[in-house]
Amino acid sequence: MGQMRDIKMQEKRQKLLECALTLFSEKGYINTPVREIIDMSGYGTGTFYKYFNNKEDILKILLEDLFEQIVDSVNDYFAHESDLYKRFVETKRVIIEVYARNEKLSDIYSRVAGMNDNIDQCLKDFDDKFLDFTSKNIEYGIKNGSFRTLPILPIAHATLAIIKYAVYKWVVAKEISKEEMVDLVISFMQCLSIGLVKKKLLENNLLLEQYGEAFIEERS
Amino acid sequence: MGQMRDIKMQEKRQKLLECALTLFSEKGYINTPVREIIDMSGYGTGTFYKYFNNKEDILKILLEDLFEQIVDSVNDYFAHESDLYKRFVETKRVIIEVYARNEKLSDIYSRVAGMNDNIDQCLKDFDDKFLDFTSKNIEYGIKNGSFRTLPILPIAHATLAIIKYAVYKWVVAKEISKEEMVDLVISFMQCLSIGLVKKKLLENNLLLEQYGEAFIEERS
DNA sequence: ACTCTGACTGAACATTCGTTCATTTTATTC
DNA sequence: GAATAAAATGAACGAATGTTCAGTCAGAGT
Repeated sequence: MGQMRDIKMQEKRQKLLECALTLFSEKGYINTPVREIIDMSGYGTGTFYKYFNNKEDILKILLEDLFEQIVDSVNDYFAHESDLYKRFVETKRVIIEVYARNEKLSDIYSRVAGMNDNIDQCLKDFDDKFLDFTSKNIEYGIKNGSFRTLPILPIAHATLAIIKYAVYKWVVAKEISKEEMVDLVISFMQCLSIGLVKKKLLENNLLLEQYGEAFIEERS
Repeated sequence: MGQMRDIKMQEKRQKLLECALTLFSEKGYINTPVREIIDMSGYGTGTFYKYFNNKEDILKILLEDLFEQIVDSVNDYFAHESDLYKRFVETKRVIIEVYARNEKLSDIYSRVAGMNDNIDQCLKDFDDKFLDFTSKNIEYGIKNGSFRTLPILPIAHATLAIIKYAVYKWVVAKEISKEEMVDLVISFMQCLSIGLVKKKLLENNLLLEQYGEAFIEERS
């Protein structure tokens, strides 16, 4: 039934994706000629255009792979953690760790914003998914009485902002290490939670561990 | 003494810069051929290369103009405001309003990250200036006893992150209006200040005005 | 009025790029 | 093992791009 053929075709598609991933992350999407992807793969020019409609297509597929990984990871995490405060902070750890595991994809992700309308739409769709998801969780926390009544959208936006920024500083600017990237996001979330989460729920805040009793005393 | 000539030359340089500004912001730097800038200006090809070394050169000059405006505005603001809390929040309003006044420049700024090493360095230099400046002010506030002892760098990074993000959402994604962009940054700074600024200094926090007494009661 | 510096011009250059398609090769089926 | 359908090939195409440079021209100095 042509199984062998199908497998080899999948392998070729995968190989092309990997070559594009490597080259895009090394030189940037715009500075990578399709020809180089093709040469690196070892296949012919036509083969590339058999598996992908055009250059932009392969970029989109790579980005969507990253987004899918993030969505899957978050869903996994939510399946076995229901504590609201932990979710508020740790969900972002889960997300940032997906970026950390995918250095090349993260590099591409950080460098394609504003490339063209098509790619921007792709990025925006994911942003919207993130904002919607984060907002709903904060809203639930407020209704639940765990969170203070603060403006939701700015917090959701700020969370997305710090994630994007941290990834950029890690993978493009190379100013911080992978661990510092995770720390930056987490410690920011903890800062945010000081204002958001009601005091009684803050006992297990790691910031309190770090900065000790003086902090609690000052607050009350 | 060739004054007339000098003036006309400056005018030509300026015209070319304006054309580049418009086209870069409309179609993106990478999608704007030098020829189009030249055609729009009405001058000859060689004239462009008389005033600018190459295409990247004109982009860099535009970016540096934006950065200079920001630095100048902040210096002006600092000259007549010495209150630490006000500075902490309002400095960012001053900055974001420079972006708001320069829509085209902001568009370019938001879309060139990761273009190439040269441009990245240019962006990084400004980031570093911002981080250094913001850190020093928080540090001063802590030493002064106005701010709590929180980790400085993550706060500085987060501030930069929200500014970049807000500009992007305004001018590239077009998800928020100019006013919403300013609000996003300011309300974020106020959220941050809840955790950072000691309570007695928080009386004039606008968030308190918005969310009223209940908020203060919950805190204490 | 004449000279001459240097600003200005734009056709031409030398690449480079994304994509196509006529042809060849390969795997599968009968 | 021949027929067939689909995959693979890569030379060639056409359009674009950043930049150059030999020649032109305007205006400042004398």
